[in-house]
This record gives sequence, structure tokens and C-alpha cells, in this order.
Amino acid sequence: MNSTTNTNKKIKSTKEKILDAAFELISTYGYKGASVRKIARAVGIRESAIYNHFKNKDEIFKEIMKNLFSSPIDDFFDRKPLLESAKKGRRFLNEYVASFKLVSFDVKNEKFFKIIILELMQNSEVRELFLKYFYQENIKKLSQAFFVMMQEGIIKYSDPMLMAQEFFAPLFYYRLQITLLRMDSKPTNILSTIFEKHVSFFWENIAII
Amino acid sequence: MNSTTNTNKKIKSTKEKILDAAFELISTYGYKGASVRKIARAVGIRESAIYNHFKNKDEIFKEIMKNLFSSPIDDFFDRKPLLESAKKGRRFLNEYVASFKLVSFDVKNEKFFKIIILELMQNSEVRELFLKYFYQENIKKLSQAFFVMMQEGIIKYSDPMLMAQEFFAPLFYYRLQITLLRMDSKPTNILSTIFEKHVSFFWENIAII
DNA sequence: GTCTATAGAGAGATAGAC
DNA sequence: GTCTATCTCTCTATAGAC
Repeated sequence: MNSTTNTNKKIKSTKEKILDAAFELISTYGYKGASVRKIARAVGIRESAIYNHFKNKDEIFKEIMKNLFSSPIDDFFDRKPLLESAKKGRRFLNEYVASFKLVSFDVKNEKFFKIIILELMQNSEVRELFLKYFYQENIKKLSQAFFVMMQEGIIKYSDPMLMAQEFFAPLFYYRLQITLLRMDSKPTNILSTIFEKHVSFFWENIAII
Repeated sequence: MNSTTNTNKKIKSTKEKILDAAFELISTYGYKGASVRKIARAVGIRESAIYNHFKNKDEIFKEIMKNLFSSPIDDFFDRKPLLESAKKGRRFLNEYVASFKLVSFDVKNEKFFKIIILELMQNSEVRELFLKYFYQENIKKLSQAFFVMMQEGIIKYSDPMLMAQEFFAPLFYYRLQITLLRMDSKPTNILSTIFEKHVSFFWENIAII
């Protein structure tokens, strides 16, 4: 174990520094606005030095894109057996939303979210990943969970896919609002409990009894 | 009434042509990407000629911004007395959503929507208008409508503001998805009836009986 | 692996002839 | 009101010295 493994305090390589600076700049100015000039200045090197680590600007973005959708929400589904924990009904939804809320208020994840929105209308690959991530990953798994709940007789019978979308959409909407408010340093206290309220509102309406 | 009033087929002035071209370009490339060069080329004039009609590039964007949020959804609330039509309950929601759906699939409005998303993370004024429009205009009026329904005993008692947000959020989410799918010429048939399904799902859960 | 120097394109904007 | 010509800046990227 030498310094190159960067176990603890990690001395960052120039390549890592470039990626960090690029990530920061792209999340505020977007891909076009984050120029190689700005990135180099942020790192403290010349533009030409960038090209010793990346073939071109696009390669930098591609590297950052790899982590764009690997957020803690995925981990949520990985952490526990879906079909088993779904049986917990409302408690399952509470846990899911708590995880989503944590991600929404996390600074690093907020920057990823900003990049997604910034590039959504410009980059078809981002669109592809966006639809895949929010659909395949979240909606599909949520609909499975709702299906389990129906089978268990905890909630009313309905279209699980529709239910999943109806459940997820407000989460996305609230997250977007939080991000926008925070960008202009506006208070988000109105939204601090909205996630919990959402679960209550939703549950009241799908639960049996 | 002479040719300058442009009553019927309207011979467009250069200024109008510039605005049209700029609108088109901004909706695909964003503000930064829609260069004065590109706009001039699209109109068929030189860049310098642009400056006879607008002080600078920013003035062009400001002019377009004026119409950014004056969409037909506003008209919906203007057209009919809110407190009276809200008493119709589900029929009111159906009409509101039908209006929203029309806007979502309208090509011109889709371009406005794209500009909003493109500039949301870059332009604080767009953010301001976005929050104002979607909050003050839509959510506030919807919550008034829900309050009326509660008073009338058509729906269960609850927080009208929360209800309005929960009702509106999926509409926004579905609209975004439709826009993204259409950008890559992907089928939207899965979403063609989602707006109606949303009303059904929501209504079932708030209605008394 | 970093630097200087430079190329070549595209950006916003202005001066002045017609 | 449109043109040509031009200025100044910023951008991505490469060549070659150290």
C-alpha cells in the first residue's frame, strides 16, 4: 500500500483533480459553459496539460456521465430484498421516501441532478439514461412493490404501474423545487416535511380500511 | 388598416423574423447555443443587421421570455369563474387536465417548455417565473378549487394546498416525459391516456363515497 | 507531465459606406 | 435598414521545448 492507492486522506492525481473541477463547473454552467479553460484554471494548470489526461473535452464529460445515475436510490433497492420488504406496506414507502429525501438534500447529489436537468434537452444520451433510470429502475421496482402489497391485501387493487408513477412523480417534482429554491438561497422549510406528507396522502388513498 | 397591421396572411417584419428564428434556435440549443450568427443566417441577413432591431442578444431573449409563461393553461382559469366551475368536481378536473394535455402535445408550447427546462439551471429569472407560474398560478388556483369541493362536500377534507400539489406534480412529470420521448421520436402511446388515468386515480382517492 | 506558442474557428458587437 | 470590414474575446486543440 503506497501513496498511489490513496487509502485515507488521498493525494489526488491531476486526472482526479480535473474530473472534480469539471464536475463542479458542469453542474453550474453545463457542458458548453464549462470550458477547458475554466477547468484548467480551477485545477491550476494550463489547458494543454488537460490533454495529457483526456483525449478531448468530451472524454471528460463521458467519465462524469458514468456516475450520473448511480445514486443512493439505486442502493436502496440493492440493500434489501424488494419482495420481502414490500410486505411492510406503508413502512416500506416511508423508507423509500426517506432515502429519496436524503438524496434530494445531499449537496453532491444535487449537483448530479443539476447536470441531468442542464443536459436533458441537449444530450440524447442523458435523456436515454434519464428515462431508463427513472423508469426501469424506480418505477418498475416500485410497481413490483405495489403489486406485492396488493397480493398481501394491504392496498386496493389497481394498475401497479400507474400507481408507481403516481407515487413517484410528486417526489421528482418536489426534488426539482427544492433544487431551484436552494439555487437562489430561498427557504425550503415549506418543503421539508412534504415528502412525509406525500406518503401519508398517498397511503390514505390506497390503503384498505 | 394597411400592411403594417398584418391582419391576415401577415407579411412579417424583419424584427418578427428575428424573433421567430431566435425562438426556434433557443428552443433547440438554449440561449448560449443560439448565437447571433445562427439567428442571422436563419433569417437571411447579416449579423450586424440584427443590431438595428435589438440592442444586443440579451434583448432578443428578453422579448421571447415575455411569452414564456403565458400559455393556454392560464387561459383556462381566465375563461371560467373558478369558484363556480370547481363545484362540478371531477368534471372540473377533467376539463383542467384536458387543457393541460392539449398544451403538452402542442408543438409551439413544447418549444416554450424546452426553453424553460434548458434555462432553468442557468437563468434565475426563468427560475423565478417558473416557480411563480407553477406555484402561484396553478397550484394556488387548484387549491382554491379543491377547497370549494371540500365545502361542497364532494371530496374529503384535507390540506387543499397539498392536494393541489399532489394533483399537479404528475401532470408536470408526464409532460416532461412526453417531451423527452418526442425529442428522440420515440412512441408516446403509453402516455396518451395517462392524463385521464391520473384524474381517475386521483378522484377515486379523494371523492366521498 | 507540464509548459509556451500558436492555429483556426466561432462568439458578440461596432464603424462607416451605400 | 442592410451591407462589408473589422475588433476583441473565447473556445478547442496541437506542436514542440523542457
